[in-house]
Amino acid sequence: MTLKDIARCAGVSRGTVDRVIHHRPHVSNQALCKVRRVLEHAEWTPNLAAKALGSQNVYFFAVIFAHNSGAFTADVLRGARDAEKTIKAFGFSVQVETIIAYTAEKQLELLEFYEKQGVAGIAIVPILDARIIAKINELDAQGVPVITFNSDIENTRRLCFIGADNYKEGRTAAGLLEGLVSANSDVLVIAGSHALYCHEKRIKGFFERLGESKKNLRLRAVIENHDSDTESSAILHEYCKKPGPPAGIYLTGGGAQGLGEAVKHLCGEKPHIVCHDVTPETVRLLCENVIDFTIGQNPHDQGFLPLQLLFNLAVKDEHIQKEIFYTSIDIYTKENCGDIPQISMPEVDAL
Amino acid sequence: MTLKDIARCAGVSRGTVDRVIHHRPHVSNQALCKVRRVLEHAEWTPNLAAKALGSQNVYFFAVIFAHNSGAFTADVLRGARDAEKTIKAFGFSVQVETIIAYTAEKQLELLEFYEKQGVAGIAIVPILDARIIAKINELDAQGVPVITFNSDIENTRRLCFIGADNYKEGRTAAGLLEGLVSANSDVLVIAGSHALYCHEKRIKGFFERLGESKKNLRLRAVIENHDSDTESSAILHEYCKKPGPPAGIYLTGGGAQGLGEAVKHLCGEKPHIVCHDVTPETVRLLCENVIDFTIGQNPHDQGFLPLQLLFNLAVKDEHIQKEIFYTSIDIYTKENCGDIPQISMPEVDAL
DNA sequence: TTGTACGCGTTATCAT
DNA sequence: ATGATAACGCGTACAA
Repeated sequence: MTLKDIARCAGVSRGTVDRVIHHRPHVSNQALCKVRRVLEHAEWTPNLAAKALGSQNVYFFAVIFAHNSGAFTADVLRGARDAEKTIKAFGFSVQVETIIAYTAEKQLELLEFYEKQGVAGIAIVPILDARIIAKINELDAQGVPVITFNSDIENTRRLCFIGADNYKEGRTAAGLLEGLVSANSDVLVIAGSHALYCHEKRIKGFFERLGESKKNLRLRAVIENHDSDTESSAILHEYCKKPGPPAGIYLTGGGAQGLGEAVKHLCGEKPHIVCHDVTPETVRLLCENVIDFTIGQNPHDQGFLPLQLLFNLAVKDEHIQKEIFYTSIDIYTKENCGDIPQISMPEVDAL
Repeated sequence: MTLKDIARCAGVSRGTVDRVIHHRPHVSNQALCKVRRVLEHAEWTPNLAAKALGSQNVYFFAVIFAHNSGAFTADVLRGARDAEKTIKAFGFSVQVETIIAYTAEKQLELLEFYEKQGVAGIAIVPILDARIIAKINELDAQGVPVITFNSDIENTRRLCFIGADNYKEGRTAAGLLEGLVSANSDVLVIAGSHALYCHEKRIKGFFERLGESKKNLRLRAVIENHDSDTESSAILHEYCKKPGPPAGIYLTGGGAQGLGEAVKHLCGEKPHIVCHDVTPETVRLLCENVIDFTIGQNPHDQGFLPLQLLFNLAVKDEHIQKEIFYTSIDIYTKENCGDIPQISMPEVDAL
């Protein structure tokens, strides 16, 4: 089924069919009806190869997120690059901007910059700020689709969110710790920041799953470490003094390095530790038997899927069905953590 | 950079450039040199959109593997379908053939059938049989690339293998069990079949990792259950009588269902269990707290990557760099196993 | 041996 | 408002 076929069936020219399909003006009601009638019966999908070849236009998507030195950034980047390879044959490129100083001002500036450049879509880890929210809504209104990933702002006109199910992550962490510690022992939660919604959800999931355990585990405390190494170290020392170290520790955010070093110098029974994300630090601590598990949130997909969805929307008018796409919850131990950088999808390169 | 540009630079016609690039005959040494000189400086990559559009040829890849009712087949299929979506814009389709009676004869028959049909490449879970080996080598010699997945035959001319690192899987299983059981306890291995190379490697990895443990764990026995539910049930009963049930059980193959049911009816302390693959049975047993972990081998990628590599080779002349691509080792618990079917890549659809 | 012309399905432009 | 037509880059068939 090609435009030509449809034109023939409808008794009009290719140009008219093109106008109807792309909702362009200058079509008489009569012609519009004729073409629509044919379109209903004949399932037409655009030939993307021809589309890419015919239109000399080039489009680009922007990916905006915070730059941190961890492997997270690298994996998101790989995901974005993988996506770019599958879409660049169709005239689409991807601009990735990782910001060191991740402030709302800087982010706003970038959004406005890309808007002026005529960006075809944006994937962003949004900062919770009124101006950002307003800008996202404005972009959507102007026809620039925005997808959030990793961190969401629900009350915006972003098309969808792609990232981890924090609640489930918390439950997963609790399940892992449950298996490691003995009955009637107590566990400690070191939270990155109570201010962060995602950490709160992790804690909620952790807590609720703990309550379901038959091992009668007690949550000794939930302490904020502000993702800091020194703070987590101090917290450990503090909480080991009183009745002895906890049997398990759940670290919801950063500071694994500091916690790990402190645990290393502990005498006697060492607590079991579950933390998040695959970073050089957490991988090293896994290998040193200091932490037991780390939970990944599939950063590759977080970089890949938003672009894929934006592309499908832009080029195939394929609207996004779900508002939230949860990425997989990946459990890593000393044994399987080495695999991560290994197979980053040998380049789709469909282009 | 287009063929036209290169032709202009080299002072020849597009046709000649085409002949040089595709290593076709009827080119004078002089013209060949001129074109090659230009090609060295100008980095040319084919415009796949134009290539797909210009050539009316249609190609197809074949995927051949055993049909089992588990989720494995479904995930491989999804992977293959995802791959097909990214390549069908370029005139490539994918024929998937899952065989119920997976015999060498049947497989050979299929290979010959597809060969006659003019298949552009084959992804296969090969049966270890002299005729299959010979056929794979013959296909390669005739210019039909073959990639093995899930199960490999090393001494063949298959381009590469994509699948799990069984040894590392075994190590992962041992690491998981180590965390669950107490020191000085003993574990039991129920092996699918000693005849299967992959199970042997899993056992080797499991055993070696167990030896590295500081918990002084003993391997009580390695028993074959031929992937059978009834046998695994019988084995459990047998091994629970003597000095009491083992603290941990590693099931390398099938029969989780039977093992799980037997464990459920056990009185007193129940053994911890680690098994393989994500099937309706293992997921249910996870949720019922009967087994602790199951280890997945990323069947989606096993269906996806072979086709991606075949495509890149066929259409971009991009040769495969590695002989072995290990898929990720995915650890699932009750908490994160539900995610699996959820996000099967919202359709690349780059086509 | 070499060059040229046509066609693929679409977009965009230009007459009508 | 509509239809014809060039162009996109490549493969191929055919002419020179």
